Amino acid sequence: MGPSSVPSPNKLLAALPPDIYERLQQDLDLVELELGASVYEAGGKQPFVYFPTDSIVSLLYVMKDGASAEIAVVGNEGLVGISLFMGGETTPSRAVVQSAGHAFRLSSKVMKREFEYGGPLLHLLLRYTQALITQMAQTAVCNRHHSVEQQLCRWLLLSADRLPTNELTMTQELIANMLGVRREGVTEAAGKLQDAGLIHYSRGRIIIVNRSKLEKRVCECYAVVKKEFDRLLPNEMAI
Amino acid sequence: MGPSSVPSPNKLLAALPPDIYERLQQDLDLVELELGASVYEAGGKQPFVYFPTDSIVSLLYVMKDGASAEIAVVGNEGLVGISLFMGGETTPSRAVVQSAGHAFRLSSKVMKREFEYGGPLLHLLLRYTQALITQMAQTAVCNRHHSVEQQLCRWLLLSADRLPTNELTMTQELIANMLGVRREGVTEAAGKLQDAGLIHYSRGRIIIVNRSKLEKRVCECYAVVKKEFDRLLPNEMAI
DNA sequence: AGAGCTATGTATTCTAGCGCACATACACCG
DNA sequence: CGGTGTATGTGCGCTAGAATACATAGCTCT
Repeated sequence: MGPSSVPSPNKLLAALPPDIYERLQQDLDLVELELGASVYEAGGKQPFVYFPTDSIVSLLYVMKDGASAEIAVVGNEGLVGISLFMGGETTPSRAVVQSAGHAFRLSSKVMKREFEYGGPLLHLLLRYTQALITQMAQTAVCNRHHSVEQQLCRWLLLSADRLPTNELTMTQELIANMLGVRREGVTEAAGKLQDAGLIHYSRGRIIIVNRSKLEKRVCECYAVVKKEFDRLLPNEMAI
Repeated sequence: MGPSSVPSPNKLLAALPPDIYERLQQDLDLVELELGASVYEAGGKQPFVYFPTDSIVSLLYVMKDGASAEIAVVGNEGLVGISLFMGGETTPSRAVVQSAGHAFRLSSKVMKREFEYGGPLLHLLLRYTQALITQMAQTAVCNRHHSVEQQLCRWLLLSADRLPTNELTMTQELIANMLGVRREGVTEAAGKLQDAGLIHYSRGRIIIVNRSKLEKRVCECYAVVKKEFDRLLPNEMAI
């Protein structure tokens, strides 16, 4: 567990041993991430990595024709910029702020230095990366086999898990972009979910009214990802 | 480059510094991988990791209803069992032999020991893992946006890249399973490709006749993955 | 209150791919 | 040489989702 004197709402940071966290702290800057902002571009060098606190960042690939598809989401359970310590420095995907908020920013130089020390930080980041890999794999499966409605449920739950509230600020248009489907498809699916009393929404504001019913309607992909994150990154982590 | 005295057709092994390779060599066993064999099961502990030489292993997720989807393929450019050093020990996906052949098998214990030494081996494996991540991400994109024919092209090229020949031993039924589509869909797409003179096939034997034409017909996903593997794991690697 | 923008609702047509059913055809084996 | 099994070919109806077009309905700003 991280130090209680300076509580960090980012779970990865919070899971670091106190001595490491304290060493890092002087290099961590709390920055604001605005909705739609690009945290990094496909193929671009990344001067920083980001540990979201109350924001959500979406990793997505944008095709040449402009169509897009979400690869994974990152919230306060993780960090944006794994390619830095994985050794590639860049990736072919973009990172876009899906839900405005804040993140702790750390210079790539410090991140690499700390990673190279090995030990708890390295192992924690690699376990997180494996969880992220599972999320990507399951996204591939979900894209192949499940309906827009099921995918919307998965997306809502994954997003809600990464926010302190059960309210998302997100238009159907943006959700459609993330999922790589038409806006009308999201409208239709969202309408059904609202009619069934699972969610309530209006003009870019989605409230999850009945979470357990939502969990019943979602495809198995959500549970697979959730379970893997819980397994690899338990809340009370003993490193 | 690996030692030339004992040439290893697995590129990862070949890219290791000679001293590390020699230390590993006594623990490496060349084993046969039969078509359809399960290298590891979803959620199961893995006593070994595998470095394919002339075989291809497919990572796939099997849903509760039996439907499946391929997440990524591993050939002589990589290894099967990244979750071992990533720290999770297991993953929710299966690994199935897609093309019979051989692989060097290494005990998980030795693998972990070597990884914990850090240095070149760790960095090499992490770079490979990042390339694999790109493949997974692009699979998700491809599943979302591209036609069965395009996906078949991608699959053929990715497989051919991992084999010494331009001939694949693979029924349309199995390909359909990998791609998570109907067998008839593969038949139709393969028929078109054959009519166009790109491939030739008969009863579980596919020959790539005109590779460059195939590359013109494939979606951008193939190039993204290929480029990323080349970037992260150049053939003449200087570690 | 009204204008205007943006978000959401809805209808219509079109197509890829699914599910199912069955026809062919090659390969091997007795 | 014919039989049997597996691999491939094909047709048909059906549905989800795409593309397009346009209708409504909340906010916000004056």
